[in-house]
Amino acid sequence: MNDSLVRTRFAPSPTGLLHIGGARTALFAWLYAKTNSGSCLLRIEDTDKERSKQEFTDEIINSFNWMGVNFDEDVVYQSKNHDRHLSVAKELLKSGKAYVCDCSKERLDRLRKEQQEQGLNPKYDGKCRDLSLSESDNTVIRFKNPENGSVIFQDLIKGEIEFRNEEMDDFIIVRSDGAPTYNLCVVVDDLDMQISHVIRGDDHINNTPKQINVFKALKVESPTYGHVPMILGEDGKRMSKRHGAVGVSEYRDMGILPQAFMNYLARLGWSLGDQEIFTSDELVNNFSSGNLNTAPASFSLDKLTWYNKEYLNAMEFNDLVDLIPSEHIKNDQYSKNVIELIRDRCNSLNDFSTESQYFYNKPEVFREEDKNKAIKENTLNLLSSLSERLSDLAEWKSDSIQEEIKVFVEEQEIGFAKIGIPLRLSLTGSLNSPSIDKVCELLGKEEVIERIDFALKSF
RNA sequence: GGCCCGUUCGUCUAGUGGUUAGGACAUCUGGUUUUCAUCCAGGCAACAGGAGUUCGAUUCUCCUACGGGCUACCA
Repeated sequence: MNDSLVRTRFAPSPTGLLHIGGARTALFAWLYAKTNSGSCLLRIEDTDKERSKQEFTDEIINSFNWMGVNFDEDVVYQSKNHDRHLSVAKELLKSGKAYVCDCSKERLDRLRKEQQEQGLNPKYDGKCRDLSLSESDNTVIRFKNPENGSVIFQDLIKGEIEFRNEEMDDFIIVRSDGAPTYNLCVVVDDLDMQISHVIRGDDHINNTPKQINVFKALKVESPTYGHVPMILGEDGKRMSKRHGAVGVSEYRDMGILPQAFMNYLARLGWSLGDQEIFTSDELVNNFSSGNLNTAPASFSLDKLTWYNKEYLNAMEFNDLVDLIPSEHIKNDQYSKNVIELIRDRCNSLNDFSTESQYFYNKPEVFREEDKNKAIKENTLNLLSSLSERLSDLAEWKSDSIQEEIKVFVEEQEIGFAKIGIPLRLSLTGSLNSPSIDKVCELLGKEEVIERIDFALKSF
């Protein structure tokens, strides 16, 4: 293979959201290309007209844009190569590497059933292999797979893999309706796109020898293959809807940062010593010197969340402000102060709106259990005295507020918690919040007094 | 059933023919914080099993078990 020109591709079917497993495979294909100064192309395998939808193609492309995986050159639509696929099939037919078969589906089903019952590998028995039938309405074209020997290839990830030709089928390359099939289309497209390295999920391992044989029949060199293990759900089972979000766009919508997402996905199966945090550039620069695991990996939302928090913490304040969805958070100073205050309490972009809501909406109802925790015998009197003290406070700054509360607590000979808890509940409607003095400062004196008054009535 | 791939803490992984088998997430315990979160310190926790090769195997080989994939006129 010409190592100086690395060209990889990712080839999804547009039949659903970009799956997290596919995104990871694509990321590896992309990183492999980039680390070798090569290109990575996107090919949409839309030949299944029934299931393929334009909206899914758009969604896939959007997801990659969001992730920061940028494909080179134009997107290739497999359906547009239909004629080319067919002409290669004819070529194969002409050169005797393929043949016309008129076996009925019924016969094939029966055959398969018998073979399975006998513990054999189900495969076409070659009835029409040497019949030289001519094409008609109900015929298909089958590839004439070699009968002896084996296909041996060096997998980039798994090492040497061998398949005996006798295990392989004379698989169909053109259906009776004239549509070329997957294993032919892939070969033709990879060839035409000059793909040097096919990096794909390891569910394709057993398609590989078939495809290599087609390359051989076409008398061209086959690409190098690398099979990435699949990604499993948290329970170690195959990823599915049951496991929560499987679509990349769902993670975006959850408030995950693309950098965190990419970093997490890369580290899921790939590693470089003990390093956990990698920028996109670091990934590109170090991918080849790292190590790709041969075993499937389980997805962990906990760890993704941890990455997200790391990136959130490291982010420049102004960049962060720009990213926060603006339900009620505006780009004004008050909101900036709010963001600053709640920043380290947030694991995702979306947390900012839930964590900040009491800065924008007065508490209206208090939960019984919270009231039970916060309100003791003398609480109401204490709260109301504190309210008076605060309203007389000259300087409305967190330091002076805290000082005032401390003095108050000492005078009353009570613990801080005795007044701190009900105060927090009054102001935020919750038992948890940032430092109460900081919350007071931000809310403003008038608002604080008002909220305490309201709480006094509701408690 | 057949073929193929895989197996280091709960999870992601590092690692070596001789290591106290390392790190990260999660978890637990302390400290900080009036609360929660953050932060800091510390703890628990793994080489699937069995043979063989070897002075010595987690590391090399084989077998078994378990898990996964594929087995279409889907891609």
